Amino acid sequence: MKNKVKTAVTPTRVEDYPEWYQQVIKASDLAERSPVRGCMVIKPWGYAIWENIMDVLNGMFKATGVKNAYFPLFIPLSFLEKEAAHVEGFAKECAVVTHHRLEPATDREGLVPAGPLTEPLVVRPTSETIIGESFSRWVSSYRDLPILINQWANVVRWEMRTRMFLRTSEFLWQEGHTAHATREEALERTHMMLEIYAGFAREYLAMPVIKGRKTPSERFPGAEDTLCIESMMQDRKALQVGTSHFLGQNFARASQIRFQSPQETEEYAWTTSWGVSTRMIGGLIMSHADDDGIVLPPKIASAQVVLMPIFRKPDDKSRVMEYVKSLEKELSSRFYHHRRICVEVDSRDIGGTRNWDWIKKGIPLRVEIGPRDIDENAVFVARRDRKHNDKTSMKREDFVGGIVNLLDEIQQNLLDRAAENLHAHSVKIDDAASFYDYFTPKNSEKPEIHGGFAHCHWCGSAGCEAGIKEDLSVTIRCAPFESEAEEGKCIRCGGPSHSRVIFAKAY
RNA sequence: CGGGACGUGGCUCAGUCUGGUAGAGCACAGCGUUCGGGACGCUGGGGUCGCAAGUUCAAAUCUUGCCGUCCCGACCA
Repeated sequence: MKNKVKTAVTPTRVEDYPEWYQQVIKASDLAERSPVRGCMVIKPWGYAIWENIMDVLNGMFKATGVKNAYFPLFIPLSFLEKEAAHVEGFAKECAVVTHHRLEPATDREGLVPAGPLTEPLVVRPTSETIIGESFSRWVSSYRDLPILINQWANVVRWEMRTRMFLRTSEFLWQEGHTAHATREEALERTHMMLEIYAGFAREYLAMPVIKGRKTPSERFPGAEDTLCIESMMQDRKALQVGTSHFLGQNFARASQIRFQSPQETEEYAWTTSWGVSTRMIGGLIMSHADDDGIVLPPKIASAQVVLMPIFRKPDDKSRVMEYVKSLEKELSSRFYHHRRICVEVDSRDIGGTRNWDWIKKGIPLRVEIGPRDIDENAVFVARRDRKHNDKTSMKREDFVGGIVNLLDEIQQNLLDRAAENLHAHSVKIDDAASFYDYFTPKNSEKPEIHGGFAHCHWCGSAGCEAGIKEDLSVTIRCAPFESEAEEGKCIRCGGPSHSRVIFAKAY
């Protein structure tokens, strides 16, 4: 251990990936655990990322005609019961409100629930049913369609096992709900939103994703078809980053969303729903963070640059601060991909700790400014995608003028690295022995990072899918759209297959 | 809900076996010296030892119950 490089986060990814993940969140000040089981407090540095995600996606959604609205947190139990598959999928994880009042307890100190509700209310695990009820009243003619609605909300799913950002009992998300006159139009919308998610993940989160279709067993409860984008984390596990569902007429029937067609017949509408959640932030961490903390892609970063004034003598302070203030103003007035550059100024005199704080927080650019720089009208710049001591002096005007390019370069670099990870650990496997070998860690006690995305043939039977899951905890992430037709034999049973699907361990 | 580990200042932990009334390092605050750097010295603040019962003259330490956290499974964005 004597030559071991000191890292800001311990353990490192290689040493203990799950623990590393927790420590990165702590070190980067994104979030903390809450007193409520399975819930989290998203701190300002983490919430700013979510705000940026909301900002960009809102623009993308609205450009396709989607409007935002808000529906109730509470859903009458009877609504949830309307769609059979939906109930079955969500019943186990619903939080239920049964009372509307608290009273002093008679047998002890404290309060007890009183005033039972005539009908229990479910805290929304998703909003198809209650939005469907509204849609049913909003639609009577084909002229009322399509309805294109999105809401930003919190939802609750009572999970057995939680992980910060990746799976919490309460999480923040966006859920889009649309209703259409035709199957084709609803299908088109389902694909359109998946494309938006894929583009967003790639261009903003610097996460390369694979677009594909879920198998029936992984489908959204009540959906006719579920499309998804899957990304590979640094431990080679898959993370579902977003989903888009074609709901057919299932929910329209359940919620009575009917309309009169041009031919004067009564029809059920065709609906879709699609969402991404704060889970994306977990994906961001596991895609880009290193052993010194998180690494934020500039386009979605809480802030793009921190200015750190350095003064050795007291009389340096005023001229350094003046220079820093003017630089802050100059940078803040510039735009980076339609948003103002967000600048932090950290003038705490706490030595190297200050620098490492910002490394751990993953800010793309760290700029040191001292008397020497001012004399040369320069700045001293470090990039988060390079080593911590790799710093270069730049002329102030070059830095200010070139900051957009510099940020773009970092953004691109992160995407390239993530893409490299994806490609390096994607393989085609055609025999069962290799498949089992690929997904079996050498150290079963404490599994090392292993596996990846295995592109294999699958006969389409749920039995083969379940068998593999049983044996290896490996699931079919999706049938990728880009997977071309190819004859082959199922990796498990040898039965005929016409294209490959992706097997992987998943979050 | 099963299997394992663990709950002691903000963090990491020692102390628990062999009960005697709470410690270290880091972090925090003040002062000074440093400093393009994860610095150093001095001084100081902060803990009913997860909760509750029990045993005892005495419990962080022993007993029982409960709660919570993390890891591994089953369930899921």
